[in-house]
Amino acid sequence: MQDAPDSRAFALHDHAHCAGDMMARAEALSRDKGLRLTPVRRRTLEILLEAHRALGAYDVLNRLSAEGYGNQPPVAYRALEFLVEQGLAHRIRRLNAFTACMHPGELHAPAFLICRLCDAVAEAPAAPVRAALDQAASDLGFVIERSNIEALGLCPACQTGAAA
Amino acid sequence: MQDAPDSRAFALHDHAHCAGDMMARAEALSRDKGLRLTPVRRRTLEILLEAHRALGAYDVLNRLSAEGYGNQPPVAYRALEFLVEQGLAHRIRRLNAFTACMHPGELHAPAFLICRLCDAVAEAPAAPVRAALDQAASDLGFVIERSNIEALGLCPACQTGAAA
DNA sequence: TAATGTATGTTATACTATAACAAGTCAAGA
DNA sequence: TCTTGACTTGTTATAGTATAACATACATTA
Repeated sequence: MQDAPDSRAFALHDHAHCAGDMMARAEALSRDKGLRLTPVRRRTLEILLEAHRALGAYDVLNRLSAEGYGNQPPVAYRALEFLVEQGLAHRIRRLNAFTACMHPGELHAPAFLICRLCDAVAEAPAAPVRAALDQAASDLGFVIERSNIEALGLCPACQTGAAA
Repeated sequence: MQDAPDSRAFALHDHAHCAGDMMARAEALSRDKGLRLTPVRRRTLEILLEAHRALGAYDVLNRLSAEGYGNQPPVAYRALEFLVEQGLAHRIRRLNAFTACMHPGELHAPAFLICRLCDAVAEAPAAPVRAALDQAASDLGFVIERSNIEALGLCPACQTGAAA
């Protein structure tokens, strides 16, 4: 994967700060829940935060192995799976990729907006979306446990002068 | 993939009838839009309708090749891609699978409810969900072109006596 | 320290998807 | 009718994504 513009909700921000903030929250959460935020897991989360965009499992693996961790797929997949289960990262199925969660701890009903031109991914507040989805499901007697809501389109920056 | 219970919205119905109905609609749509519903494409749609559940591309390929069509992946992927583009089928990313569309022609904002026990997939009416998603996106200046909304959980049948 | 559960690393393989090219089909215009 | 051009199918080959299974190491607590 090549580099792509930043996109926390498609807005510039103090990235180093937000990344540090997320790590702090991850540590707090691990302490509270008695989880083991081991070196590989911690580093994996850092990698996602540093990239600040969706990374494939093999992208993460390459970085991990370059730093002396294992170089086989399960190393990356297991760390990513852990992070996703703990709500510290998300899996973007449309991209076969993973991204750090920007709102850990908050009620988790993320919706992702993926720009088809610059590959930026934003995590949109999706409480109303999730509510509508729950309603549709309950009308059919279905109980939702997890959901993934992903939209493809154009981010603000790419709309101007974008070839349709 | 093994067999799984039926699930057009998790309710029993006259399957042969609904399948025939869908084929008729597909033919009408092809005529109207000047599309070529070729043998492979037609047969692929029939296979999805007959299975009446999500099928992987290779499941479809096996069936196609058993009937004398090509036996290489692109044969199935291309037919499926055509059907998805025309709104006659949907791709369920969570399952890496495809399913026939049960509401062709209608405004297309499908939400899928996937039972984690029996693998049944229902296409839920998602206009309100899509409306909420559009709102969330436009708040960020993002323009949605396509979306996939998928939920994992328990269908009515599997809720009774389901091991959590 | 021994026992137990968890995490990591490795090997091997399974599953999913697409690029690139060749050959056939079809329809419209010269 | 011929031919051109767009499209469809088929094939070879390969790229990309993901997990099973086992061995080793680490941590926690009895």
